[in-house]
Amino acid sequence: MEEEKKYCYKYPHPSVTTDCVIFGFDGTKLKVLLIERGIDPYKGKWALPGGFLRMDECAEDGALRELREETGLETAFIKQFHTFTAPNRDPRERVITIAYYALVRLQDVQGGDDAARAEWFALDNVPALAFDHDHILRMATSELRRHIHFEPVGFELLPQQFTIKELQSLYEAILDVKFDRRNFYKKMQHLELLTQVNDSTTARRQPFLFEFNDKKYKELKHRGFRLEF
Amino acid sequence: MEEEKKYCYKYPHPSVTTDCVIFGFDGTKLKVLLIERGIDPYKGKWALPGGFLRMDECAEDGALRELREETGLETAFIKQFHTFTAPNRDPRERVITIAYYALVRLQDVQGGDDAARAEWFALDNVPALAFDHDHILRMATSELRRHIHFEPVGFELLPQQFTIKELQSLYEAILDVKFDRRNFYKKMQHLELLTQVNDSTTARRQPFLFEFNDKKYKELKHRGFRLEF
DNA sequence: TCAAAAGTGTTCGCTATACACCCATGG
DNA sequence: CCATGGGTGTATAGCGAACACTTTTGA
Repeated sequence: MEEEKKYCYKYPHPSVTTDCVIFGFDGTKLKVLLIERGIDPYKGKWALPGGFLRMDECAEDGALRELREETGLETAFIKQFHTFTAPNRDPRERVITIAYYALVRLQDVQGGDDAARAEWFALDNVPALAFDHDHILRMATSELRRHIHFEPVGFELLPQQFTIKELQSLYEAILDVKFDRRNFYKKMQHLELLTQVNDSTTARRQPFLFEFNDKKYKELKHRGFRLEF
Repeated sequence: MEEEKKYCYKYPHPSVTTDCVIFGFDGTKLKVLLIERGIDPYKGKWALPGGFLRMDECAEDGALRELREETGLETAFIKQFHTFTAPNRDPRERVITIAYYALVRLQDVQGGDDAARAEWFALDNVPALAFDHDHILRMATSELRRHIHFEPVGFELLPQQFTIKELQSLYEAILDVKFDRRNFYKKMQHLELLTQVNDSTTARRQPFLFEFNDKKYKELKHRGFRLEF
C-alpha cells in the first residue's frame, strides 16, 4: 500500500530536522546524551536526539521540544551552531538538519517521555554514531569550547551553587587544559562574577559555595568587558 | 491555470534557501552588496542575494553559486553563521534560509550575471531591507566582528599586498574602535604573520607593503597559538 | 598529630598602552 | 624648509604563570 502523499510542490523540497547535542557534567567529565535508534536506517546504533521540524514552529522551539522529550526539562540553555546539508547524509531522502547544543544540569534530568533507550556517554568514550552525527558532535564540542572562551556558559552545567574547585574541573574538562588551583581561584575572585554564599558543604575544610551573578555579568558586558579564558 | 505540482510528500516540507551577506572594504568603510528585488513580495526593496537550494548541492555550494551570480567570483571566503527559521519570515510559504557571509576584495568584483540591480552600501547607510534581512545582516555583522577577534579573516577583504595603515583601517572599521598607529604597527610586526614585500607605493614617504603569511599562521595555530584582538 | 584540601601572598615576565622621537618626501 | 605621514624606541601598568605559605579539619 502506497503512502498517501498529499503535500505537493512545484519544486523538490528537502526534509528539515533539528538535532540536539545535549551536554552534561558529572563533576569530572563532560557527557553527552545519546539515543539508541529503534528503526532503520542505523537501527540499534546510537544517535543524537532529533526530529522533524513542524511547520508552525521555529527551529529553536523544535530543539527545545526534542530536549523536553528526552530529558523532561521544560527549558535550558540552547544554541544553534550549524546546519548540516550534505546531500546524502540520510540514505532515505534529502534531509538537512539544524543542529543545536544544549547545556543541562545532570541532576535535573529525568528519564524522557520516549520509550527509546537514552544514555549519557563521556565525550572520550562515544561509540560510532548513526548518520553524520559523529561530525555533528565534533563540531558541537569545538563550538562549545570556542563559546566558553567568551561567555560564561559553563554555569549552565553546574548546580545553582558550586565550589570553585567544581568550576575549575568543568573548565578543565571542556577546554582540555589544566589550571593552577590558586591562580584559578584568584582569577575567579577578580572577575567579580561570583557571589559567595554563606553556607558550606562538609568536607575536610569546608570550601565556600558560590553562585554565578548574571546581573553583574550583564552589567560588565554592557560596559564593554570581555571575558577571556 | 494551476501550476503543476509534481513533488509530493507525506508531510509538509519547508522551502530551503541560502542567503549571502557579501562584505567588501573600500579602504575606509565596510560595505555590503544588496540586490534590488524585481518581483513581489517586497518588489523594489533591497535584499540580500540568495536563492533556493538545489537538491544535489550542499548549502555551501549554494551560497558560492549565489556569490558567483552576483559578483562573478569563482571562489571566496564564506562562512555559514546562522539558519533563520521564523515560520512567517516569508509571506508566501514556509521558507527557512541558511545564511552565509562572504568576504571579497572589492577590486575583484565584476558586475553579476543577473539583470538585477546590485549596489554596495556602507554598513552605516543600509536602507530598510526585504523579509527579515535586516536581522540577518545585523547578525552577520556581529558574527564577523566576533570571528575577526580570533582568526585573521580580515585579509580576505584586502588586496594581496597592503600597507599596515590599510590593515588598521580595516580592523577599525569592523570592530568600531581606534588603535594607536604605532602600537598597531608593532603588534603586527610582533605577530610575525606578515611578510614584507620589497616594493613600494608612491606616497609622501613610501610605506612598506606586506602580505599575509598563511603558511606561518597555520604553523603557529597548530602549535596552540591564539590570535587576540 | 599529621595529611589533605582550602584560602592568601609574592614574584617575575610578558604585553597592552601611552607617549616621544627621528626620517623621508612633496609642496 | 616645514608640514605630513611612516617607522622606531621607551616607560608604566596590569595580568597571568609559577610557586611558598598558612589555615582548617578529619582520620
